[in-house]
Amino acid sequence: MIAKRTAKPAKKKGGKRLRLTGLEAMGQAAECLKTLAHPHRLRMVQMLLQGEYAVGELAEACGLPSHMASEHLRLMQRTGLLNSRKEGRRVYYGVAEPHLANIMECIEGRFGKG
Amino acid sequence: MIAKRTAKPAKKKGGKRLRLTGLEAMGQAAECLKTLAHPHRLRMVQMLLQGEYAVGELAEACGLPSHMASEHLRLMQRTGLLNSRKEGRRVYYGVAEPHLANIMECIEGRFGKG
DNA sequence: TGGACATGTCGATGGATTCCGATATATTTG
DNA sequence: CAAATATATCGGAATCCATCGACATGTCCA
Repeated sequence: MIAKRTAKPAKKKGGKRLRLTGLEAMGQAAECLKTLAHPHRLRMVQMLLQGEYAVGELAEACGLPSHMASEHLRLMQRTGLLNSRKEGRRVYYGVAEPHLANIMECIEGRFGKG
Repeated sequence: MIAKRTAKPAKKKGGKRLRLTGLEAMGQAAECLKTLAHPHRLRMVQMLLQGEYAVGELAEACGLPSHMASEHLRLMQRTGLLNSRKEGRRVYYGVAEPHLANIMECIEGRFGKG
């Protein structure tokens, strides 16, 4: 039932050398993904890719108390994904990292949208 | 110094309706991203997108004891990202989720490769 | 000035993750 | 069979994260 040992896994061992991203850069990438890896934060990013929104609007769209939306947004701002602009007593958030659009496209391609 | 309140944030409020992925699907997407969001797991996936590898090979490329590589791989297999094939006393892992290629392209586009 | 509103911050809590040593299972080889 | 190799599993320690209530800050308006 077990395949013959001589059936080599595929290529390599004499094939082309691997092009690997350094572990340090992978660490940054992991940080970025970890920041995104939360249902409410994903929804906020999806909304913000279509325009600016205030904390309260994002909170309502996620079914969250606004002080928790504020924490998620602040986290994403600290890691450089978002930026913010104050206007009266409201704070409008927007997308600061252009690559978020690509990643969200991948996610929508796999998990569907609206 | 504060912008006038009447400067509306951009569009919406009468603009086109938002197309949002459901929170449930966002939960699945978040699970997937959380599984990826680790430097060693990212490197393993990057390697596996270029061919099959055994646990020990992946462990060495990450500078890990092989029993820890095994745990990372099993986690990714449980969430459907990878599959495995046993050959003698070795276990070769491979990519089960085709969309991983897209996501890794995004990551390489942002954080570089090789 | 005082009250309502929007956002941000703090501290505690419970639960999940990561890493590790020790050990277990399976397979090949002598 | 015994030893060596490759992988997997278990239990614990340390750390991190999400959530929450309570409160603080800043802004608008009557």
